[in-house]
Amino acid sequence: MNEAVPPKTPDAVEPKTLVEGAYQRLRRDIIEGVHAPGEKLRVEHLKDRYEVGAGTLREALLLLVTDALVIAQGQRGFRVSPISIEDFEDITRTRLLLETEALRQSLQLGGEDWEAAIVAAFHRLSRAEQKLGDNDSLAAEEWERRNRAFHEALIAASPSRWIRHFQHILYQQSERYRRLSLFSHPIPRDIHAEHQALFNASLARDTTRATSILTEHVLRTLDAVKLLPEEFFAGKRKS
Amino acid sequence: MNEAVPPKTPDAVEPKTLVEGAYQRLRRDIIEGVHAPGEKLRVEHLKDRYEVGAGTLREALLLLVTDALVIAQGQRGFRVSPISIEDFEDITRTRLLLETEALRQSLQLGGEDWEAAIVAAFHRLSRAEQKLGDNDSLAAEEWERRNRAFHEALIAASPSRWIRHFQHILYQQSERYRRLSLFSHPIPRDIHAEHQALFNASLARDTTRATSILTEHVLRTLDAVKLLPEEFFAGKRKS
DNA sequence: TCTTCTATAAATCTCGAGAAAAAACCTTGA
DNA sequence: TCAAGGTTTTTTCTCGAGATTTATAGAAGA
Repeated sequence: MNEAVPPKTPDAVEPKTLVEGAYQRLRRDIIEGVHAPGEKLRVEHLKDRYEVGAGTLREALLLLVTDALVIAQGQRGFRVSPISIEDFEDITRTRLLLETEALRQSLQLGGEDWEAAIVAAFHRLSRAEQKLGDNDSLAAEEWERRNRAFHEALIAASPSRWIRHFQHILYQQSERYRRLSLFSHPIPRDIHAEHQALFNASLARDTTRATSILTEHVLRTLDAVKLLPEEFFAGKRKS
Repeated sequence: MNEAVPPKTPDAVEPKTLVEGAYQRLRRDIIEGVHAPGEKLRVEHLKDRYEVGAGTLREALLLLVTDALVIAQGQRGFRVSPISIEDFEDITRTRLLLETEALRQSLQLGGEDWEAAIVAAFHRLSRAEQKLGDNDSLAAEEWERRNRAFHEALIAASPSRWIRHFQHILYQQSERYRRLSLFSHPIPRDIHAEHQALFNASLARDTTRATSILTEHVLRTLDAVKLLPEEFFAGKRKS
């Protein structure tokens, strides 16, 4: 009935083509830091690692430009987007600007299906949080996935495809930084309690409280990353 | 000093490569409606028109996915993004959310260079507005360029690269619709007066007034497009 | 020692052809 | 007339090799 203009960003979608497959694996590797921020991405090297032809890999890299995870410079190849504290601050504040607005709309417009969806997403997230803490990277990965699902479910009832599209990109960006913040836990947090409060306020349709909890929640991660030593952001230029 | 993470979107940049050249020409053709919304973009056809190889054209199309002017469906090729009134409403409101925030920041942080830049941009825009009206498509094109330059100059002092990046995408999207609104002039506007007021309020650092004028200004175009007959948005599915 | 120029090496960009998939077409049967 | 199945045509996807450009290393000169 209503065709989407913003391109949908496939997540756990089965890749229909070699380009998409390489794109998904490359994206995961960049977010997980296998390819460090600022690192040069040489097609001739990577085509072996991802087992595709040179042209195919170039197309996958071009797709990553859409997510702003890779930057392309004409005649000078591709690079992993660099990271910095300033950038994360920008990402966080822009994301809040969009996500709080989307949340407001969701709380106002969300119907029964939306409610059921966030109840389910919150439940799944809670379960993942219980299994966390044993330094289990597999559990952490599952938590990351469900955390994203929870946040996206909260704003799913917003009618703005564009806000959701940009929010998706920014959330993806912030994943790279969140991974860093796991290296040290300078700020003790009860993340489950934060999510619980956000969940309660949302179901109660308390817009003011929900948005302020969300803001606190997201800014807390920003603070944690700010405390990291600057060496984490020393983007390598070569190789 | 501060590496950018959001990819810069080249404008009148000299293309360093065949891909970039085809990308720029394709983008212009889509915005100008040479390729209609929803239209299928067949590589074999287009490679002749733009005088590049098939692989090269595919890469150019992939770059347009970043601008959300083209959507790619695995194993089913490329399409011009469809348009609709709902989409333009979404674009406009999301753009206002970002652009008013950026304007607030600019008015607070902009220095002498920023002031000089908007004075210059406003002057150039005013000149272009004088030459307008004779149904001169060349003058209209120049006006479009300077209008964009003026709006971007206003928010140039915002420190948020991400807001500016998203604003750039949304502005580009809205160009397709603004072109439609030229077909009929249902609402009489004194666009120069609107720009003049926006310019004055900005120089006076009157945040409240500037943002409200900007909002009115942008919404007025939305209203104009809303009055167009629905046939304009009948996105063709074939060819 | 440092700069500048040159030669070598490496990487990117570009193209066309073959393989795979999707769409269009036609035939057959009810 | 319509639907289903199968065949042909079209289009997309994929790859590797050649042409350009950039980066690197070495030599010459001050």
